[in-house]
Amino acid sequence: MIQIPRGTQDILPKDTYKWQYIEQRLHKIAQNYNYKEIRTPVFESTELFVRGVGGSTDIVNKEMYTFKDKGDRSMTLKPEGTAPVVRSYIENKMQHDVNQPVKVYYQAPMFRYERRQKGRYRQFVQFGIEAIGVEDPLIDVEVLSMLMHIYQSFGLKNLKLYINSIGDQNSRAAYNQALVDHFRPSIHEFCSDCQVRIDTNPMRILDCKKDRDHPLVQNAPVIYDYLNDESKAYFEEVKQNLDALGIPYEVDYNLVRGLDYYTHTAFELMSDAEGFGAITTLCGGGRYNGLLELLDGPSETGIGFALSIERLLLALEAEGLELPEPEGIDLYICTLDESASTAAGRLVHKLRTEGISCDMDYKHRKLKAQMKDADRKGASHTIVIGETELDSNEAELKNMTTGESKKISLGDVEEIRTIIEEK
RNA sequence: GCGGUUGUGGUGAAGUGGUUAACACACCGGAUUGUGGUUCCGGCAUGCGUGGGUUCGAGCCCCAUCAGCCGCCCCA
Repeated sequence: MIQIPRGTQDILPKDTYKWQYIEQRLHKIAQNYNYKEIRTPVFESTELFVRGVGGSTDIVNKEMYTFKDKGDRSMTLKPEGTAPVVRSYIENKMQHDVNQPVKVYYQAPMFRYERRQKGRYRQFVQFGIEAIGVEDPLIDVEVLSMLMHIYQSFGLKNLKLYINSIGDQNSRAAYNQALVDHFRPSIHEFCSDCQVRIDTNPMRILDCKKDRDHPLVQNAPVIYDYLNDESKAYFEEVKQNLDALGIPYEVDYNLVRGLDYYTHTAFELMSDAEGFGAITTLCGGGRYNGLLELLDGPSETGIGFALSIERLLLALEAEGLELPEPEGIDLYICTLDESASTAAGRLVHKLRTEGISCDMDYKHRKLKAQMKDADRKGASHTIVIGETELDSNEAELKNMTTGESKKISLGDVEEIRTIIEEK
């Protein structure tokens, strides 16, 4: 038997309503904030991610699905959504669009070759937004408020928003150097992971679970002190505006993002809820001021976030929240013999084209089994057709909730519609 | 990529070398002939992730492989 590839999943018919519900909600909220959908290809030139995401990141180093196409071009299934959107912005010269800033959202599968765990997939669906063309604390706050709005609209409670400012490339470099200087002399006292981190990602030492009580961690330099005055002022203004909107957050000076392009405002939304295992991040994002130029674009800046629908569903499950199930069909037609089936087939076709959702039995089951089937399919009404009904062209239209029946004429679609719509 | 753990019908699960693989739910059929959600009765895995091996004999032992889960790493 051929199995589904590791880290991927089938979303089965019994569950798709959840996805459809979430997708609709997301489209609607995006519209509220006046973001328009953008659709970019599933794969892009590998170079886009190498340059855009950063050659030193895990994503680029070991997680990309990269392949050569038949023209010997290196292509990569997109591992994240921002670089493609920025590529499209640049290519389509959106800095000249009449609508500024350019506010877009996307929802698409992303691919990362990682070891699977709960909430971590090799193919997962990200919903994300990008606001490009404006650098103002207010747009940062708009992005954050939309993010919170989304999660709260589903009734989620155990949410924690962490924010930080990681400054520009210069202040980050200076800060990293300060950390290396701080830890290097005593690095042998730290765990083996941290001894590697000091060379790869010094900031990670700060939230190491093993060494969190080490005195050098406690009194380590704080990134805020390495920000220039403008960055500090920007960050303060973001915080003030979040306060004004009553959006709760926590400043986490150790918050870093795994992609090189982030600058200034960085944030992450975590879930407190039980049942997440090692996965706690629901959504991440931040400002990317150098990215457009890095990709040969105009000197515009942007900010955005991305969330995974899979993890949103996990969060809902962890908090015991359920999404509304779709309604069943309007009508199920039971048949008693061959000629009734033939007639039912024609009636069902006619009703469907008139906008009434209906179904019938195709397995020649007994009446009792058909009624059960109607029940399972959530039919609000049923009709039984047999010899009597075929002769008189009349039938009982039964309301499955009340159990009451009304006599109707089989050819009269409007009569049937009226009764069905009474509910 | 590393470490640990699990894998039995549609689902949850018993079963740790020896005849016909428990049980529950679901499903299908029946309980005097054309009406659902209750009850009762009956049926339902030649097969125990996959491929090898050990043995007179394996779901139970060994090896490999695939997949899930947990932890690390990292992230959405």
